This record gives sequence, structure tokens and C-alpha cells, in this order.
Amino acid sequence: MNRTGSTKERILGAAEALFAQRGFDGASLRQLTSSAGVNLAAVNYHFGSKEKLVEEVFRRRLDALNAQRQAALAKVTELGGNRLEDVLDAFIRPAMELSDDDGGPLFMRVLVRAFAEHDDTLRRFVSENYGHVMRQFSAEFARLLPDLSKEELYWRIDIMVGALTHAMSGFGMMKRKNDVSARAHREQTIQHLIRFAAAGLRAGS
Amino acid sequence: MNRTGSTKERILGAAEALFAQRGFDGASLRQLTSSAGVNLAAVNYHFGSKEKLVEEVFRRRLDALNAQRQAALAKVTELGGNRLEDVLDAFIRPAMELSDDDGGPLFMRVLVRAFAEHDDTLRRFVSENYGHVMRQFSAEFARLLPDLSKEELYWRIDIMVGALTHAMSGFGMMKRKNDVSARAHREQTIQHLIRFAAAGLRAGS
DNA sequence: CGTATGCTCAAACGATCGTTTGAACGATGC
DNA sequence: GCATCGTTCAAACGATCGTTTGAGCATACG
Repeated sequence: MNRTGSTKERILGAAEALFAQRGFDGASLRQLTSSAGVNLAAVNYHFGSKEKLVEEVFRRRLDALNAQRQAALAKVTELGGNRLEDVLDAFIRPAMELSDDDGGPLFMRVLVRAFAEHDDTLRRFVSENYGHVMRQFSAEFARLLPDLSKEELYWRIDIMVGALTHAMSGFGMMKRKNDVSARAHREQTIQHLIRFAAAGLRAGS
Repeated sequence: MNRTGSTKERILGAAEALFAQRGFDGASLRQLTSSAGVNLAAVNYHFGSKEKLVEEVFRRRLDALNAQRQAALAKVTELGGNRLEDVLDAFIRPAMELSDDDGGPLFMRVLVRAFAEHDDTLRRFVSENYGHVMRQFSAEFARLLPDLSKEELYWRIDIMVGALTHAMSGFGMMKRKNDVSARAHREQTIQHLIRFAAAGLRAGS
């Protein structure tokens, strides 16, 4: 039972953890409020409904993720960076580092579950609110891979995003060994992802 | 309301479609039996419980998938094939072609949802019953990529499986255009996946 | 004919879900 | 002191879930 922070913050924290663990439908408001140490009715009082709570969990993390991705990409391009690996780093690292702060180690898992569950509503939500960031990265990839046709580039980006999503959500088989710190393991994952994705994007050129 | 085949077969067919669309918890037995055109109690009569039905849906498809993967791999290695692309084809094509037969276009989607939902039970089920096939492919990859350390190889296979899983489950953005047949689109997807994965596996060698 | 057997059916069971209600509490401003 | 407002609380509401029940039906066998 978490007893730190305001009622709203406790609910959001418990929701993120429980959604990642049990899914949106699998996590009941009774489990959620119990683990947050708040009354059952608090969710509907503060958020209106369970669905609004889900949206809020997403908005909070995705705003932060996209802001960091944009900042990282800006830093790369401003310095006239021409390395594909640097752009990939700007794309991957912020997502992996969501696993660091307060209680966010599970958000990428929530995201994957969400894409698997909500048939279209969430996809539209993500694409409408954060599509412009993806478009910025796509433009950068196009600049650094001028030999690829537009169609070919989109195929490869699509495949790359799939690889990253899967790895970042922790559904892969590569588990952290006990003699490797969480930070070191994350850095390893990032480097492996960048090398694999860079090679895949460059394939045959 | 489907009215062909036995009650058991109708339930299995409707279950696969509905599980892919709404998830395991999201699909109720009332929706399921209604869409199958059978009585509500038929599920518990023929399968014992909803969970047993889920297992049966998996067993049916995974048995077929792994048999086809093994056969395809055997055909490649018997001919003394040394092309990484051929091994990848043997791994990818059977999974993509699950989308072809009777009502299986959705099974890969079910699989992804399952990995996102069932925290560990299903992962263990898959790994225990079908891990040996994965190990055969891993051995073949190791043979064709002798410069990679064991650790490095496992990282890359893990990332590759993520890319394939994501693409094959149809969660990617690349949608089939209207002027492309389903068969041609699937072949395109296979070729793009093979090229990307081969390059990623070979990276830096 | 009588009676098992395999299957289907409508109806109900208890449990759990998201949500709503109305009373109680505590701080603030007059 | 008293009213106000934001918040928390226990309790209940109606809906839906997976499962069970027992009667009904057809076919096969003695």
C-alpha cells in the first residue's frame, strides 16, 4: 500500500504498475485502489471513469517520452550529425530510460499491451498526438539513407519499430544476469538495438 | 453465425477469431458461442473450461506452425544450403502463411496478445513444447554466423524475433494497398523481413 | 420395447466488475 | 460559530462474467 504523494498521484502510479502486470481489463479498480491505499470511489471522483484514467496514464508518459525524443533528435541534427547510429540513439534511449525514474519500468509493457488490446482507438490517439515526432525521425532517416525509395524506407522503419518495441517492452528472452547492473544491461540493450537496426536500415546499400 | 462443421470445430474457429479481436478476457463465452451458433454450455461440455479452450486454440495452431517450420528447415539443410536468407525464409514463411488457410489470419495476433496478457504461464507453455524447434534454428544461425559469440548471437536472434513477431501480427503500419493482392503483399512482407533480419544478424561482420 | 449414451438446451448460480450514492470529515472565509 | 467546498468513506446498484444444473432429445444397443 503506497502512502506517498497525493491521491491522484498514488492512483496513477498504482495504475501504471497494475496495468502493466494485468492489462487494462485484468486490473480491477478494487485491486488498483487497494494497492494505492485510496478509496474505491476515488478513481471516478478524480478521473471520471476507468477509461479516462487509462488515457491519463498514457498522456503523462507519452508527453515526456516524445519531448525527450525531440530534444535528443534536435541535439543530433543541430550539431550537423550525419551518423545513422546517433539518430537511432535519440529514438531508442528515451524509451529505454522510461524504465528509470519513479515507477516507470513497466510503461513500455503497458504500451505493447495497449496496442494489442484497444483495436484502433489507442492507435489513433498515439498517431494523432505523437505522429509528428515520428515524422521528424522519418525525415531524418530519409536524409541519411538517400538511396532508399520512400516505400522501401517505410517498410524498414516499420520493421525497426517492431524490433525496438518488442525489445523495450521486455518480452524478449534476453534477461539481465545477476552480475550486470540494471543500468549496464540497459546500455547493452541500447547498443545491440542500434547496431541491429542500423544494419537493417542500411541493408543492401 | 457459422453453421459448418461440428460443434467443437465451430467453437475453435469462433474462439480464434474472437480472441484475436477482443483478447482472452475481452471475449466472453456468450459472444463466442453466439458467433459459433452453439449453446453457451457447449464450451464447458466439450473443453471443460474457458482456459482449456484457450490452450486448445494454441495447441492446434502451434503444432502446425512448428511442423512446417521444421520441414522447411530440413529442406534447406538437407540440400546443403548455406544461405542465411534461406534459413530465415524457413522461419518466417510458415508463420506468415498461417494467415492463409481456413480462418487463421488472426492467429499471430492472438499469439502476441497472449504474450502480453499471460504473464508467464503461456511463455513457459510455448518454450517447453516448442523450444526445441527454436533451438534447431539457433544452431543453424550459429553455423552460418561463426564470427558471432554465443552471447552476441542470442541478442541478435532475440531482436530479430521481436521484429518478426511485430510485423507478422499485423500491428505494423504497412497496410496492404488495394491494388496489391493479399498473396503479393505477404510475399513482399516476407522479403522485406528477410532482408532486414539478414542484415541485422550479419551486422559488423 | 426399454434403456443407456452423447449431446444440446434454457435457466439459474455466485462472483466480480465499473459506477453511483449520500453521509461524514477537515480546512477555509465570513 | 457557521456555512462552503473539496475530498474521502462504506455501502449499494445493475450488469456481466464463467460455470453448473437438470430436463429434453436423438441415436444405438440389448
